[in-house]
Amino acid sequence: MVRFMEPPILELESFLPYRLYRLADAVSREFSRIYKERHGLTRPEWRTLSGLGQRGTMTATELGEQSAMHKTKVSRAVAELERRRWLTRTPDEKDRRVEHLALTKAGVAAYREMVPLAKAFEEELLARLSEEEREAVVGGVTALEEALEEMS
Amino acid sequence: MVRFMEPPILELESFLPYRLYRLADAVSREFSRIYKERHGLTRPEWRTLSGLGQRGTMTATELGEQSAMHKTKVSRAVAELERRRWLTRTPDEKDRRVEHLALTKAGVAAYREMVPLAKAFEEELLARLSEEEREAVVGGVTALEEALEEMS
DNA sequence: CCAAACTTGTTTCATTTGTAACCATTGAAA
DNA sequence: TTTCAATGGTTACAAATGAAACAAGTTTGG
Repeated sequence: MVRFMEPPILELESFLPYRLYRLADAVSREFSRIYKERHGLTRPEWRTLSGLGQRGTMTATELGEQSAMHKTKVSRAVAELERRRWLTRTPDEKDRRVEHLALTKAGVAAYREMVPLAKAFEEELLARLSEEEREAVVGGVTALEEALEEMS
Repeated sequence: MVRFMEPPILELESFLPYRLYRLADAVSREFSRIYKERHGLTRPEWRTLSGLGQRGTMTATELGEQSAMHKTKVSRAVAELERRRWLTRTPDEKDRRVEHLALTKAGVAAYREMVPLAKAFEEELLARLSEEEREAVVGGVTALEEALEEMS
């Protein structure tokens, strides 16, 4: 059977890692305007606020796991939110390396203010898609997450 | 009709901007190991190599447009590839602000070496998906790209 | 023709990031 | 116990990034 060599060309515009990164970067950049303009938050700070608002109390390690952040990012984001008095640390009774983090009233207030904005952003984006497209997005992302999980 | 308030909670793990970013970051990080380990390239340098390998000759501005990079990233990536003697600059005859960039033999060789690795990576990832899932991925990404375009 | 506005690409500076080293504490093994 | 590895979290340093200022060249409109 005769087979042809693939041309040694990669089309960057349709290369999945590139497309994904570009898309995520654009979406994230657009969304970040909301928490940046509103409160001058960085992305790690936003994720920290969001994680604690959702779960109530977490340790730094748990925060990192939930929001896929390196521990130095968590550390710095927590320090900044603490400086703003948006969160407090409570030492663990049994393990003195651990601190339990929780939002203060001011932190909760900021979180409550952000949630509808975040949801509105997501809805605005998804509203421009058909029902099938929305399903494709969610299904595709989920499938890729799993595939990547397997790979490494 | 009675309606309930939505709970003021955002589930980060299913929030689309977060999921997308996380996925793209993981994919990109995994893929970057290839060009990082192989040649010590950064992402902007890889994209520059890839763009020039694909198109042959481009200006810095065109490179930035094709690969969605800020012009300072392009500038620095080009400088580095030039330092490695992987590309050369040719001044434009008519507009002396412009330089036409092209890969040298060594640059082309590196590109040719990278292309199969990049394709293999993409295939390995997609091979873990069903045909429907692959269609969902491509369709979903395309739809989101368009939706985002509309939004801004 | 000339000044003002704009474009291409580089550089400077401040901020963000990741890696590695680090400190303090805990757990496990000898 | 004492020691040694592992863990939670911070810090120091170097590299990557983005914004803004910049130089050099080009275009436009009087």
